[in-house]
Amino acid sequence: MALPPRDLGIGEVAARTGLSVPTLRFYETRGLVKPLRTSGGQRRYLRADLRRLSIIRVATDLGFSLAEVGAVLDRLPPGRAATQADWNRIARHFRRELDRRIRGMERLRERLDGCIGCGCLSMKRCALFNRDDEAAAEGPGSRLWREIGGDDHAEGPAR
Amino acid sequence: MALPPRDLGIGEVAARTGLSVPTLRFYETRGLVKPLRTSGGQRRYLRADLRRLSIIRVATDLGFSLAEVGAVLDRLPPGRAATQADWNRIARHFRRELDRRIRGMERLRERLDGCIGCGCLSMKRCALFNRDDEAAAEGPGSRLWREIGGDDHAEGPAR
DNA sequence: GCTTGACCTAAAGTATACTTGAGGTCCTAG
DNA sequence: CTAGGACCTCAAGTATACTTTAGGTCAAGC
Repeated sequence: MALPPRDLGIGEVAARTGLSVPTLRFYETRGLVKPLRTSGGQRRYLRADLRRLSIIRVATDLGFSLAEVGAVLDRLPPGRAATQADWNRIARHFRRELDRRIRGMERLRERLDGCIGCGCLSMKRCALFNRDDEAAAEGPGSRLWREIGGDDHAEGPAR
Repeated sequence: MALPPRDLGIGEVAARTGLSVPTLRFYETRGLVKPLRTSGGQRRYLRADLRRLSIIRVATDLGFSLAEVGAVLDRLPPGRAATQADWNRIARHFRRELDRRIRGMERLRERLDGCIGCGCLSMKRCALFNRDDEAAAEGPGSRLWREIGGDDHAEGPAR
């Protein structure tokens, strides 16, 4: 049996990562992967790119934006190959972020609980109605994450 | 002191809900609110619309799409005015959905835990790498929710 | 009755994250 | 050496959720 090839074509990578071929090309335009090229201009992905792409897939599935994922991956050591410890650090990063977001959702859920059967949903008292104290901050990412992930930012100018 | 007015202009509604004026108009194009009009064509919102809009704001902040929120609000009784029980039913609906989503995120977090310090992130064994068994389903909503909210759908054709 | 701020519509722009299409090139097997 | 599938680029399209712009109208106060 032959040794696994050193690098892979884009179709092979798509099959292995579950990402579509156009998506892989799109990720390259975003600077998330930088495959080599053959003399004819075709992409050749290293095996380490599979790891990178799997991280991207999982993290985006978790709700992280490509910009966020890219920023984390950019902190991988540029000179040497990434080690197990490097990948684990990245996994832990997303794990911590996920914790924050789950906590944020739980906080909002509690507020929602306070509005069930409490006779509220009246403009004056309801925690959901009067939430200017806990409003969205500006910045990248989905409104959901800006809202529940943050640590109680100040109110932004426009919404 | 005067009684509160029966209906409100769009600027007043914007100020009270924290939504921008263009957003309120946009929501109307989406059928989420149906304000009355003056003879001159200006919008007049009923006080019940404030409740409706606050629900919309909270639910979208929680990560629900406008389509989802609209579908829930459309189930309010059409003939009579909505009661406290109606609003509570809606709050409970979102509460249940939120529960599902938190559980989904926790599931993925556990998988992530399994990949920290376990020597994996190797292509063959890692639960994050080989997740075809638990892949995204088609349908509306963000990829996050399709991914973590669902109850283990089958793999869709393309991603 | 006139000013002026609040309001109106319609269309275009923004951002994220892709997909789809058109038209052409690469490269490997027969 | 040639067929054909895999690959290439670039541009445009899709979907969500809005914001911004342009050009005009309404209505309340003086």
